[in-house]
Amino acid sequence: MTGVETTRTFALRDYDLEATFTCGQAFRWQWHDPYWVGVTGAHWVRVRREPGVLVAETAEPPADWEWLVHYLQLEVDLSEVVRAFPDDKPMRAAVTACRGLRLLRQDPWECLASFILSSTKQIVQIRQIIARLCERYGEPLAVAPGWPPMSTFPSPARLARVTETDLRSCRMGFRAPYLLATARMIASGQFDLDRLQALPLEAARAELMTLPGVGRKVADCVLLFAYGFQLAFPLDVWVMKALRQLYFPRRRVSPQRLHRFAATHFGPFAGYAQQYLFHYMRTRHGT
DNA sequence: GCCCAGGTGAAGC
DNA sequence: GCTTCACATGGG
Repeated sequence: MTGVETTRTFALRDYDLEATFTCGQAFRWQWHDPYWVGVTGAHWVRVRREPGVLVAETAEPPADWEWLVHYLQLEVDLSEVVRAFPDDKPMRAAVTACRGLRLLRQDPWECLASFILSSTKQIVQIRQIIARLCERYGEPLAVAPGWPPMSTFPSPARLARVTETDLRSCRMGFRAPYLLATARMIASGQFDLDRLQALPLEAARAELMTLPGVGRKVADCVLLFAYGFQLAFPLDVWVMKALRQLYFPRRRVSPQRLHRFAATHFGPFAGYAQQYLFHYMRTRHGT
């Protein structure tokens, strides 16, 4: 309540920070043992685990901590989510492999821009592109003494003022015109990201897909990771491989059919199930 | 060198 | 409608 402390402790269980920060939903968290260091909105923050709790530290005393509680989704009861998964062999394996994996609740613009940049890129490269973008066009942030400089994620207005050549110099290749055009549509007010939260899933998805560089998959990522639509089910190459391998072995199944299967099979937290399958496929060795 | 990476949009049947 | 292709860049 005071707004004078830079450190705050939160009770915590069923929360794997590493899995959550490295599973391909957010791209700016960095591991500096024993801390995870990141930026959410205008806050630089580092977090570390102690028995049963999470210790969070900022560079400047925040007025409150609600932004962090919301971003990390600390109030979500993960056991309720996992209990709602279908009780089948693939999901049991994924839950065992990814225990404590959470979905974050990110800023819509950062999430949208990040996934426009994600197409046919490996996660490590997406991180590099975004780091360059933030370094060049973000606002420098206050960080704790002795820590490397960090910046905000650049606003739509800021990116609307750069050139395609500027963006290409961040090594984002053919994604540059998409990001630029989308930033300009949002900065100009032609497209309102705030309006989507109140829409039904399908309508919000259709709106997002009118943006350049945003197809079904990117739209579903934004709906799930930023707006919290629990039924959004991003179907990328990894999840497609997971579904085909685990649920439709030795059969030819179209993406459309996989979408229909996903919509009926995984229950009210299908988006979480998708993230478990994605992380499970990407981290399991052999088999 | 080759193939692939959390795809999308446009052009071709 | 569905299929094919180009699009930058870098890692394995």
